[in-house]
Amino acid sequence: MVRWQPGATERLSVAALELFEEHGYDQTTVAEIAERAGVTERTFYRHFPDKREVLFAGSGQLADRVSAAVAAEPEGARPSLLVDAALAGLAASFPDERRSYARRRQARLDAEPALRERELLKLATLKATLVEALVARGASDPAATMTAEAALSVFHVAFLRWIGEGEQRGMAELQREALGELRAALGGANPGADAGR
Amino acid sequence: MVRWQPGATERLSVAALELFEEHGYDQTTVAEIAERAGVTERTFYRHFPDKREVLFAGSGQLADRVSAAVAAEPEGARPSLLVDAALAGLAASFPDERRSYARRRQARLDAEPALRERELLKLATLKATLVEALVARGASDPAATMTAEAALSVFHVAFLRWIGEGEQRGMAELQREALGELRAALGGANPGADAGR
DNA sequence: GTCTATAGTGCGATAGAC
DNA sequence: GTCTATCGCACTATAGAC
Repeated sequence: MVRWQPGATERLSVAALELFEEHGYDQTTVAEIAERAGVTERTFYRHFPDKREVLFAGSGQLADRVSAAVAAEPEGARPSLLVDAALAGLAASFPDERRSYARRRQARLDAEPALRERELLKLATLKATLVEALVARGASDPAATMTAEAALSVFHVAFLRWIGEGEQRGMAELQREALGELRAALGGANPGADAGR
Repeated sequence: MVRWQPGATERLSVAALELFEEHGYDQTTVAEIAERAGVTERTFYRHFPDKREVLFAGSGQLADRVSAAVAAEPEGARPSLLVDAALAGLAASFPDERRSYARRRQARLDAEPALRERELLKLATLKATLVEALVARGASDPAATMTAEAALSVFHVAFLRWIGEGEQRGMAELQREALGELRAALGGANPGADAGR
Protein backbone atom coordinates (compact mmCIF):
# COMPACT_ATOMS: atom_id res chain seq x y z
CA MET A 1 0.00 0.00 0.00
CA VAL A 2 1.25 3.45 -0.90
CA ARG A 3 1.86 5.94 1.84
CA TRP A 4 0.35 8.77 -0.16
CA GLN A 5 -1.30 9.24 -3.54
CA PRO A 6 0.52 11.43 -6.07
CA GLY A 7 -0.95 14.67 -7.33
CA ALA A 8 -1.75 16.14 -3.94
CA THR A 9 -1.44 19.69 -5.28
CA GLU A 10 -4.08 19.13 -7.92
CA ARG A 11 -6.36 17.22 -5.54
CA LEU A 12 -6.18 20.11 -3.09
CA SER A 13 -7.00 22.64 -5.83
CA VAL A 14 -9.97 20.62 -7.05
CA ALA A 15 -11.26 20.00 -3.54
CA ALA A 16 -10.93 23.68 -2.72
CA LEU A 17 -12.83 24.83 -5.81
CA GLU A 18 -15.64 22.36 -5.07
CA LEU A 19 -15.90 23.41 -1.45
CA PHE A 20 -15.79 27.10 -2.32
CA GLU A 21 -18.67 26.50 -4.72
CA GLU A 22 -20.62 24.55 -2.11
CA HIS A 23 -20.18 26.72 0.97
CA GLY A 24 -18.27 29.83 -0.07
CA TYR A 25 -14.65 30.76 0.57
CA ASP A 26 -15.06 32.06 4.11
CA GLN A 27 -17.16 29.13 5.20
CA THR A 28 -14.60 26.63 3.97
CA THR A 29 -11.73 25.83 6.32
CA VAL A 30 -8.31 24.65 5.27
CA ALA A 31 -8.95 21.53 7.35
CA GLU A 32 -11.99 20.70 5.21
CA ILE A 33 -10.05 21.15 1.97
CA ALA A 34 -7.27 18.94 3.26
CA GLU A 35 -9.71 16.28 4.44
CA ARG A 36 -11.43 16.07 1.04
CA ALA A 37 -8.05 15.80 -0.66
CA GLY A 38 -7.03 13.05 1.73
CA VAL A 39 -4.20 14.86 3.47
CA THR A 40 -3.74 16.69 6.76
CA GLU A 41 -4.06 20.41 7.29
CA ARG A 42 -0.32 20.60 7.76
CA THR A 43 0.22 19.06 4.33
CA PHE A 44 -1.95 21.74 2.73
CA TYR A 45 0.54 24.33 3.88
CA ARG A 46 3.41 22.33 2.41
CA HIS A 47 1.79 22.70 -1.03
CA PHE A 48 0.45 26.26 -0.69
CA PRO A 49 1.81 29.13 1.39
CA ASP A 50 -1.70 30.26 2.28
CA LYS A 51 -5.37 29.52 1.68
CA ARG A 52 -5.73 32.04 -1.15
CA GLU A 53 -3.00 30.43 -3.20
CA VAL A 54 -4.88 27.16 -3.64
CA LEU A 55 -6.63 28.39 -6.81
CA PHE A 56 -3.40 29.64 -8.42
CA ALA A 57 -1.40 26.45 -8.75
CA GLY A 58 -0.59 26.95 -12.44
CA SER A 59 0.40 30.60 -12.41
CA GLY A 60 4.12 29.91 -12.55
CA GLN A 61 3.82 28.01 -15.83
CA LEU A 62 2.00 30.92 -17.42
CA ALA A 63 4.84 33.31 -16.67
CA ASP A 64 7.35 30.78 -17.99
CA ARG A 65 5.53 30.51 -21.31
CA VAL A 66 5.41 34.26 -21.76
CA SER A 67 9.11 34.55 -21.05
CA ALA A 68 9.91 31.78 -23.49
CA ALA A 69 7.72 33.21 -26.26
CA VAL A 70 9.36 36.63 -26.04
CA ALA A 71 12.84 35.15 -25.73
CA ALA A 72 12.27 33.25 -28.96
CA GLU A 73 11.99 36.52 -30.91
CA PRO A 74 15.12 38.02 -32.44
CA GLU A 75 17.17 40.53 -30.48
CA GLY A 76 16.04 44.09 -31.18
CA ALA A 77 12.67 43.10 -32.67
CA ARG A 78 10.05 45.84 -32.88
CA PRO A 79 7.89 46.21 -29.74
CA SER A 80 4.72 45.37 -31.64
CA LEU A 81 6.22 42.04 -32.70
CA LEU A 82 7.25 41.28 -29.12
CA VAL A 83 3.73 42.08 -27.96
CA ASP A 84 2.38 39.66 -30.53
CA ALA A 85 4.75 36.97 -29.29
CA ALA A 86 3.80 37.56 -25.67
CA LEU A 87 0.10 37.44 -26.47
CA ALA A 88 0.59 34.27 -28.49
CA GLY A 89 2.35 32.70 -25.52
CA LEU A 90 -0.54 33.65 -23.29
CA ALA A 91 -3.18 32.41 -25.70
CA ALA A 92 -1.45 29.02 -25.86
CA SER A 93 -2.12 28.59 -22.15
CA PHE A 94 -5.86 28.95 -22.62
CA PRO A 95 -7.06 26.25 -25.02
CA ASP A 96 -10.80 25.86 -25.38
CA GLU A 97 -10.80 22.66 -23.27
CA ARG A 98 -9.94 24.70 -20.21
CA ARG A 99 -12.68 27.24 -20.70
CA SER A 100 -15.24 25.42 -18.57
CA TYR A 101 -12.88 25.04 -15.62
CA ALA A 102 -11.71 28.63 -16.04
CA ARG A 103 -15.31 29.84 -15.82
CA ARG A 104 -15.93 27.97 -12.57
CA ARG A 105 -12.69 29.22 -11.12
CA GLN A 106 -13.24 32.81 -12.20
CA ALA A 107 -16.71 32.84 -10.67
CA ARG A 108 -15.07 32.09 -7.30
CA LEU A 109 -12.38 34.74 -7.80
CA ASP A 110 -15.03 37.33 -8.60
CA ALA A 111 -17.11 36.38 -5.58
CA GLU A 112 -14.33 36.68 -3.04
CA PRO A 113 -12.28 39.88 -2.62
CA ALA A 114 -9.44 37.97 -0.97
CA LEU A 115 -9.10 35.79 -4.08
CA ARG A 116 -9.48 38.76 -6.36
CA GLU A 117 -6.55 40.43 -4.62
CA ARG A 118 -4.39 37.41 -5.24
CA GLU A 119 -5.44 37.32 -8.88
CA LEU A 120 -4.37 40.93 -9.29
CA LEU A 121 -1.02 40.16 -7.67
CA LYS A 122 -0.48 37.31 -10.12
CA LEU A 123 -1.30 39.59 -13.04
CA ALA A 124 1.14 42.19 -11.73
CA THR A 125 3.82 39.54 -11.38
CA LEU A 126 3.12 38.43 -14.92
CA LYS A 127 3.49 42.02 -16.06
CA ALA A 128 6.85 42.30 -14.32
CA THR A 129 7.96 39.07 -15.97
CA LEU A 130 6.99 40.47 -19.34
CA VAL A 131 8.87 43.72 -18.75
CA GLU A 132 11.95 41.71 -17.91
CA ALA A 133 11.60 39.61 -21.05
CA LEU A 134 11.11 42.71 -23.22
CA VAL A 135 14.17 44.40 -21.79
CA ALA A 136 16.16 41.23 -22.46
CA ARG A 137 15.11 41.51 -26.12
CA GLY A 138 16.44 45.05 -26.35
CA ALA A 139 13.44 47.21 -25.46
CA SER A 140 14.29 50.37 -23.55
CA ASP A 141 12.85 50.93 -20.09
CA PRO A 142 9.86 53.26 -20.50
CA ALA A 143 8.80 51.54 -23.70
CA ALA A 144 9.06 48.10 -22.12
CA THR A 145 6.89 49.14 -19.17
CA MET A 146 4.19 50.71 -21.29
CA THR A 147 4.26 47.85 -23.76
CA ALA A 148 3.79 45.35 -20.96
CA GLU A 149 0.96 47.43 -19.50
CA ALA A 150 -0.76 47.45 -22.85
CA ALA A 151 -0.20 43.75 -23.48
CA LEU A 152 -1.59 42.77 -20.09
CA SER A 153 -4.58 45.05 -20.55
CA VAL A 154 -5.31 43.33 -23.83
CA PHE A 155 -4.85 39.89 -22.31
CA HIS A 156 -7.06 40.63 -19.34
CA VAL A 157 -9.89 42.08 -21.38
CA ALA A 158 -9.69 39.18 -23.82
CA PHE A 159 -9.65 36.64 -21.00
CA LEU A 160 -12.73 38.12 -19.36
CA ARG A 161 -14.54 37.85 -22.67
CA TRP A 162 -13.22 34.33 -23.26
CA ILE A 163 -14.90 33.11 -20.10
CA GLY A 164 -17.98 35.24 -20.73
CA GLU A 165 -21.31 33.45 -20.98
CA GLY A 166 -21.90 32.00 -24.45
CA GLU A 167 -18.55 33.16 -25.82
CA GLN A 168 -17.27 30.74 -28.49
CA ARG A 169 -14.25 32.47 -29.99
CA GLY A 170 -10.75 31.50 -28.93
CA MET A 171 -8.26 33.57 -26.96
CA ALA A 172 -6.14 34.44 -30.00
CA GLU A 173 -9.05 36.04 -31.82
CA LEU A 174 -10.31 37.85 -28.72
CA GLN A 175 -6.86 39.25 -28.09
CA ARG A 176 -6.69 40.61 -31.64
CA GLU A 177 -10.04 42.29 -31.07
CA ALA A 178 -8.98 43.83 -27.76
CA LEU A 179 -5.71 45.08 -29.21
CA GLY A 180 -7.61 46.86 -31.95
CA GLU A 181 -9.89 48.44 -29.38
CA LEU A 182 -6.98 49.65 -27.29
CA ARG A 183 -5.44 51.34 -30.31
CA ALA A 184 -8.75 52.91 -31.19
CA ALA A 185 -9.29 54.12 -27.61
CA LEU A 186 -6.02 56.00 -27.73
CA GLY A 187 -7.38 58.08 -30.55
CA GLY A 188 -5.23 57.17 -33.54
CA ALA A 189 -5.58 54.78 -36.43
CA ASN A 190 -1.88 53.93 -36.03
CA PRO A 191 -1.28 53.56 -39.75
CA GLY A 192 1.60 51.27 -40.52
CA ALA A 193 1.76 49.67 -37.10
CA ASP A 194 1.07 46.29 -38.60
CA ALA A 195 2.86 46.92 -41.89
CA GLY A 196 5.61 44.46 -41.05
CA ARG A 197 3.36 41.41 -41.06
CA MET B 1 -13.40 64.63 30.35
CA VAL B 2 -14.06 63.37 26.87
CA ARG B 3 -14.47 59.70 26.39
CA TRP B 4 -12.60 59.66 23.11
CA GLN B 5 -10.44 61.97 21.02
CA PRO B 6 -11.54 62.71 17.45
CA GLY B 7 -9.52 61.64 14.44
CA ALA B 8 -8.99 58.06 15.48
CA THR B 9 -8.77 56.90 11.86
CA GLU B 10 -5.84 59.16 11.06
CA ARG B 11 -4.10 58.40 14.36
CA LEU B 12 -4.33 54.70 13.57
CA SER B 13 -2.92 55.22 10.06
CA VAL B 14 -0.02 57.29 11.32
CA ALA B 15 0.74 54.88 14.15
CA ALA B 16 0.63 51.94 11.75
CA LEU B 17 3.02 53.53 9.24
CA GLU B 18 5.47 54.36 12.02
CA LEU B 19 5.35 50.88 13.50
CA PHE B 20 5.68 49.23 10.07
CA GLU B 21 8.78 51.33 9.51
CA GLU B 22 10.18 50.44 12.92
CA HIS B 23 9.51 46.70 13.08
CA GLY B 24 8.04 45.66 9.76
CA TYR B 25 4.47 44.74 8.88
CA ASP B 26 4.52 41.17 10.13
CA GLN B 27 6.19 42.05 13.41
CA THR B 28 3.60 44.72 14.17
CA THR B 29 0.40 43.52 15.83
CA VAL B 30 -2.93 45.25 15.54
CA ALA B 31 -2.88 45.58 19.32
CA GLU B 32 0.35 47.62 19.11
CA ILE B 33 -1.09 49.93 16.47
CA ALA B 34 -4.19 50.47 18.53
CA GLU B 35 -2.17 51.10 21.67
CA ARG B 36 -0.05 53.80 20.02
CA ALA B 37 -3.19 55.44 18.66
CA GLY B 38 -4.75 55.39 22.13
CA VAL B 39 -7.61 52.99 21.40
CA THR B 40 -8.27 49.31 21.89
CA GLU B 41 -7.74 46.55 19.37
CA ARG B 42 -11.49 46.20 18.92
CA THR B 43 -11.77 49.85 17.94
CA PHE B 44 -9.15 49.36 15.23
CA TYR B 45 -11.51 46.95 13.54
CA ARG B 46 -14.33 49.45 13.64
CA HIS B 47 -12.21 51.88 11.57
CA PHE B 48 -10.65 49.30 9.28
CA PRO B 49 -12.02 45.96 8.13
CA ASP B 50 -8.56 44.40 8.37
CA LYS B 51 -4.93 45.15 9.11
CA ARG B 52 -3.98 45.76 5.47
CA GLU B 53 -6.54 48.48 5.05
CA VAL B 54 -4.91 50.81 7.58
CA LEU B 55 -2.64 52.37 4.93
CA PHE B 56 -5.51 53.00 2.49
CA ALA B 57 -7.70 55.36 4.48
CA GLY B 58 -7.97 57.97 1.71
CA SER B 59 -8.64 55.70 -1.25
CA GLY B 60 -12.36 56.42 -1.33
CA GLN B 61 -11.78 60.16 -1.85
CA LEU B 62 -9.53 59.45 -4.81
CA ALA B 63 -12.26 57.52 -6.60
CA ASP B 64 -14.76 60.27 -5.81
CA ARG B 65 -12.54 62.91 -7.41
CA VAL B 66 -12.07 60.90 -10.56
CA SER B 67 -15.80 60.36 -10.85
CA ALA B 68 -16.48 64.04 -10.34
CA ALA B 69 -13.85 65.16 -12.84
CA VAL B 70 -15.24 62.94 -15.58
CA ALA B 71 -18.82 63.80 -14.73
CA ALA B 72 -17.99 67.50 -15.19
CA GLU B 73 -17.21 66.92 -18.86
CA PRO B 74 -19.99 67.33 -21.42
CA GLU B 75 -22.09 64.34 -22.44
CA GLY B 76 -20.62 62.56 -25.45
CA ALA B 77 -17.18 64.16 -25.16
CA ARG B 78 -14.38 62.46 -27.06
CA PRO B 79 -12.60 59.69 -25.09
CA SER B 80 -9.29 61.50 -25.15
CA LEU B 81 -10.88 64.50 -23.45
CA LEU B 82 -12.41 62.26 -20.81
CA VAL B 83 -9.02 60.66 -20.19
CA ASP B 84 -7.53 64.10 -19.73
CA ALA B 85 -10.24 64.97 -17.22
CA ALA B 86 -9.72 61.74 -15.30
CA LEU B 87 -5.96 62.23 -15.19
CA ALA B 88 -6.41 65.82 -14.07
CA GLY B 89 -8.66 64.62 -11.26
CA LEU B 90 -6.02 62.13 -10.20
CA ALA B 91 -3.20 64.65 -10.38
CA ALA B 92 -5.14 67.00 -8.11
CA SER B 93 -5.00 64.34 -5.38
CA PHE B 94 -1.21 64.28 -5.42
CA PRO B 95 0.10 67.76 -4.67
CA ASP B 96 3.81 68.09 -4.06
CA GLU B 97 3.28 68.47 -0.29
CA ARG B 98 2.16 64.87 -0.07
CA ARG B 99 5.12 63.49 -1.94
CA SER B 100 7.23 62.86 1.15
CA TYR B 101 4.46 60.97 2.94
CA ALA B 102 3.64 59.07 -0.25
CA ARG B 103 7.26 57.94 -0.51
CA ARG B 104 7.29 56.57 3.05
CA ARG B 105 3.98 54.83 2.52
CA GLN B 106 4.97 53.36 -0.84
CA ALA B 107 8.18 51.98 0.60
CA ARG B 108 6.05 49.96 3.03
CA LEU B 109 3.68 48.81 0.28
CA ASP B 110 6.61 47.63 -1.83
CA ALA B 111 8.17 45.79 1.10
CA GLU B 112 5.11 43.78 2.02
CA PRO B 113 3.29 41.55 -0.49
CA ALA B 114 0.11 41.65 1.57
CA LEU B 115 0.02 45.43 1.27
CA ARG B 116 0.93 45.28 -2.39
CA GLU B 117 -2.06 43.04 -3.01
CA ARG B 118 -4.34 45.56 -1.40
CA GLU B 119 -2.81 48.37 -3.44
CA LEU B 120 -3.55 46.46 -6.62
CA LEU B 121 -7.13 45.89 -5.49
CA LYS B 122 -7.55 49.62 -4.90
CA LEU B 123 -6.19 50.39 -8.36
CA ALA B 124 -8.58 47.87 -9.88
CA THR B 125 -11.47 49.43 -7.99
CA LEU B 126 -10.39 52.83 -9.22
CA LYS B 127 -10.36 51.48 -12.75
CA ALA B 128 -13.88 50.13 -12.36
CA THR B 129 -15.00 53.51 -11.04
CA LEU B 130 -13.48 55.18 -14.07
CA VAL B 131 -15.20 52.78 -16.47
CA GLU B 132 -18.50 53.57 -14.82
CA ALA B 133 -17.89 57.30 -15.11
CA LEU B 134 -16.90 57.01 -18.77
CA VAL B 135 -19.99 55.01 -19.61
CA ALA B 136 -22.10 57.64 -17.85
CA ARG B 137 -20.57 60.23 -20.20
CA GLY B 138 -21.59 58.28 -23.26
CA ALA B 139 -18.58 56.05 -23.95
CA SER B 140 -19.46 52.63 -25.32
CA ASP B 141 -18.47 49.53 -23.42
CA PRO B 142 -15.29 48.19 -25.05
CA ALA B 143 -13.93 51.69 -25.56
CA ALA B 144 -14.65 52.66 -21.96
CA THR B 145 -12.82 49.60 -20.63
CA MET B 146 -9.76 50.08 -22.78
CA THR B 147 -9.70 53.81 -22.12
CA ALA B 148 -9.78 53.19 -18.39
CA GLU B 149 -7.03 50.58 -18.69
CA ALA B 150 -4.88 53.05 -20.56
CA ALA B 151 -5.59 55.92 -18.17
CA LEU B 152 -4.76 53.84 -15.10
CA SER B 153 -1.58 52.56 -16.74
CA VAL B 154 -0.54 56.14 -17.35
CA PHE B 155 -1.44 57.17 -13.81
CA HIS B 156 0.40 54.27 -12.23
CA VAL B 157 3.58 54.77 -14.22
CA ALA B 158 3.50 58.50 -13.52
CA PHE B 159 2.90 57.94 -9.82
CA LEU B 160 5.83 55.55 -9.50
CA ARG B 161 8.04 58.18 -11.09
CA TRP B 162 6.55 60.94 -8.93
CA ILE B 163 7.70 59.18 -5.78
CA GLY B 164 10.98 58.16 -7.37
CA GLU B 165 14.17 59.30 -5.68
CA GLY B 166 15.11 62.83 -6.65
CA GLU B 167 12.08 63.36 -8.86
CA GLN B 168 11.00 67.00 -8.85
CA ARG B 169 8.33 67.25 -11.54
CA GLY B 170 4.66 67.25 -10.63
CA MET B 171 2.09 64.58 -11.34
CA ALA B 172 0.48 66.48 -14.21
CA GLU B 173 3.72 66.70 -16.16
CA LEU B 174 4.67 63.08 -15.44
CA GLN B 175 1.28 61.91 -16.63
CA ARG B 176 1.69 63.81 -19.90
CA GLU B 177 5.05 62.12 -20.36
CA ALA B 178 3.67 58.64 -19.64
CA LEU B 179 0.72 59.17 -21.97
CA GLY B 180 3.09 60.04 -24.77
CA GLU B 181 5.11 56.91 -24.07
CA LEU B 182 2.04 54.70 -24.11
CA ARG B 183 1.03 56.06 -27.52
CA ALA B 184 4.53 55.55 -28.81
CA ALA B 185 4.64 52.00 -27.44
CA LEU B 186 1.55 51.12 -29.43
CA GLY B 187 3.40 51.97 -32.59
CA GLY B 188 1.65 55.03 -33.99
CA ALA B 189 2.28 58.75 -33.84
CA ASN B 190 -1.46 59.30 -33.38
CA PRO B 191 -1.53 62.55 -35.34
CA GLY B 192 -4.36 64.79 -34.32
CA ALA B 193 -5.08 63.04 -31.04
CA ASP B 194 -4.29 66.21 -29.11
CA ALA B 195 -5.56 68.63 -31.74
CA GLY B 196 -8.51 69.70 -29.59
CA ARG B 197 -6.39 71.37 -26.95
C1' DG C 1 2.95 16.25 13.94
C1' DT C 2 2.05 19.53 17.95
C1' DC C 3 1.77 24.06 19.90
C1' DT C 4 0.95 28.87 19.84
C1' DA C 5 0.45 33.77 18.41
C1' DT C 6 -2.57 36.72 16.35
C1' DA C 7 -5.99 38.15 12.83
C1' DG C 8 -10.62 38.84 12.73
C1' DT C 9 -15.80 38.23 14.39
C1' DG C 10 -20.04 38.38 17.40
C1' DC C 11 -22.38 40.20 21.03
C1' DG C 12 -23.25 42.99 24.97
C1' DA C 13 -22.20 46.97 27.95
C1' DT C 14 -21.01 51.82 28.45
C1' DA C 15 -20.63 56.73 27.86
C1' DG C 16 -21.21 60.85 25.75
C1' DA C 17 -23.72 63.99 21.93
C1' DC C 18 -28.07 65.23 20.30
C1' DG D 1 -35.16 58.89 24.66
C1' DT D 2 -31.84 57.83 20.02
C1' DC D 3 -27.48 57.58 17.86
C1' DT D 4 -22.68 56.77 17.62
C1' DA D 5 -18.12 55.52 19.09
C1' DT D 6 -15.77 52.92 22.34
C1' DC D 7 -14.57 48.96 25.24
C1' DG D 8 -14.44 43.97 27.04
C1' DC D 9 -14.68 39.37 26.44
C1' DA D 10 -15.19 34.95 24.26
C1' DC D 11 -14.31 32.57 20.28
C1' DT D 12 -12.56 30.40 15.62
C1' DA D 13 -9.23 29.78 12.00
C1' DT D 14 -5.04 30.95 9.81
C1' DA D 15 -0.38 30.41 9.58
C1' DG D 16 4.06 29.93 11.39
C1' DA D 17 7.28 28.10 14.99
C1' DC D 18 9.09 24.32 17.17
